[in-house]
Amino acid sequence: MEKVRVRFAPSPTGPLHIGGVRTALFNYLFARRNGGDFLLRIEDTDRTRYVSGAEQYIIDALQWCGLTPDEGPGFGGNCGPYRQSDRQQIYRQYAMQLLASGWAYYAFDTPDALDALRKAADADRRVFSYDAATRTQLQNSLTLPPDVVQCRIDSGEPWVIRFRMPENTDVTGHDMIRGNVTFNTAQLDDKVLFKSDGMPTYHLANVVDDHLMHITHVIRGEEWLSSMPLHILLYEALGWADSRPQFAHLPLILKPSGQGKLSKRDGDKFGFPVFPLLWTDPADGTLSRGYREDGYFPEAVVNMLALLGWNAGTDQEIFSMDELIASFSFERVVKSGARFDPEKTKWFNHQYMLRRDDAALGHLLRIQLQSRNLDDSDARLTRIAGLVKDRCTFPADLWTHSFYFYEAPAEYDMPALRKKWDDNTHHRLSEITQMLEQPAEWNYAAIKNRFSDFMNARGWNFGQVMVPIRVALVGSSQGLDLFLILELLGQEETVVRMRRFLDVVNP
RNA sequence: GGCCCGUUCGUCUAGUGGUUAGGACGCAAGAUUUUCAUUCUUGAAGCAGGGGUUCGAUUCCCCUACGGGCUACCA
Repeated sequence: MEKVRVRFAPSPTGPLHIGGVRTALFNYLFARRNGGDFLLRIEDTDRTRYVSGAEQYIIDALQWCGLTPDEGPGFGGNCGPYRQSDRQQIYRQYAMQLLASGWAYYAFDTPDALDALRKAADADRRVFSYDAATRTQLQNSLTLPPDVVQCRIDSGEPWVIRFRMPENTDVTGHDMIRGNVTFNTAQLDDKVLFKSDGMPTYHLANVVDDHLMHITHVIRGEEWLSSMPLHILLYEALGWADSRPQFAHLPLILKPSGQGKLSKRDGDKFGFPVFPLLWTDPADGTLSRGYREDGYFPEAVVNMLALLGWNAGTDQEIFSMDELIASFSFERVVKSGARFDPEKTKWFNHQYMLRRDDAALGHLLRIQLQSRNLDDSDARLTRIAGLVKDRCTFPADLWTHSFYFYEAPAEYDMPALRKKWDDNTHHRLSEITQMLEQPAEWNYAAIKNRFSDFMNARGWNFGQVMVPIRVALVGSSQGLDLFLILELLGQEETVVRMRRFLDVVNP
């Protein structure tokens, strides 16, 4: 059995969006599931759309998600170079082979000329297609005498090489997700394989590279399904029909609102990131949010993406990468496109927050603290993070839910206070503060016991003072168990905050 | 327009020729809780429509509708 080899082949025209990440993920999972190789190939044959920094972004994004290529630019491998712009001569050679075998021909029609043809057809409510019906009337090596063709080439006139699509032939390809799909070549046009700038188009480069890199399975988005017959014919034309890879066309990720497939240009417009990492547009400096910078864990993003269009057939929702690898298969990939739910992505992040160990969360809390020029001991950080993680979705929430251990309240929630305030409250809090001030053991149980003894002795109800004390210490009616707050705040700080509150609120 | 792919709660999905059509997110209610949050329980919510085939179709077939993709010297 031949070793499974798959590739993720993005075009460096900008940041990778979340759909691209999912394509990479499914490639990776399939490779790992089958003990195969996962390659990264940069498809930069369109010089006009090249964006500097995009290639590095793609690599960074893959690494962040834990999808490290086995081969690729900067990753080694025996089938390089892995950047298509470095393989020009290879494509040229195969384009020539196709020419020689009659599967392709030179064409001299300029983009402007073709454009005019398209416009004319359009005005006629027809569609212009460079195909068997029209190529006989166009400027190409099929219509022009060989010496004229040679002469035009020699004179430096621009030319392209087009595929000579067979007439009226059914081409059936097998898709691992959809089964057999049949196309008739009458519907297909003579695609340009080699451009006038000396670069191949996607179709040629893709087929040549997949063959030369021994790719066994082509796993890509559904937008490529309609090119499958061309690619199949290309394998045949090149004499590689026997070693042609299998295809799997993944359902597309759709825009959450509106319609169409999600695209890079959607950027930030939906209020949640579509990119894995923050992206700065080199052209105009525009910033686009990234999942990483927004506080998502890569495991959560991977988990969310895996379940968008695939499921294990069980009720399990939380999957580690290893579990995904162990259960991945194309039989369980869904056929229809998916809109994704930003709320569920947050839920995944929360789940991963809960599963992080407290020390790691403590470290994340420390980062929050340090950005505010604060710090704390590992032990206390770990304890606090562990206590508040239940209510957090993002690392930044660790701060939101524990800030009061580090900063005294800047203001008090008066509406909340008023609901629990009566003429005796100030007096009671004052007495309680005096009690708290006495030297005593300061831990949860001790404080709680002392407190209830004190309250019982006076016949006071805890409910009468709980909210005011909370407001005094935290600023509002929220937060952890009050005695935990007292314990963690420490005796001195507790008393300071109580005194200040009493001064300010009811002088 | 043409070709291709698709269609189960709002969203992601499971599922079967006979099921109370299951789960998750979100939403609602209740319980727990010294606050808030968590947690727990419960609930509302779905087989696009029409024809067949069949004793019986959500499931198989056809048509329609709707959604998506492609239709570049872009990938």
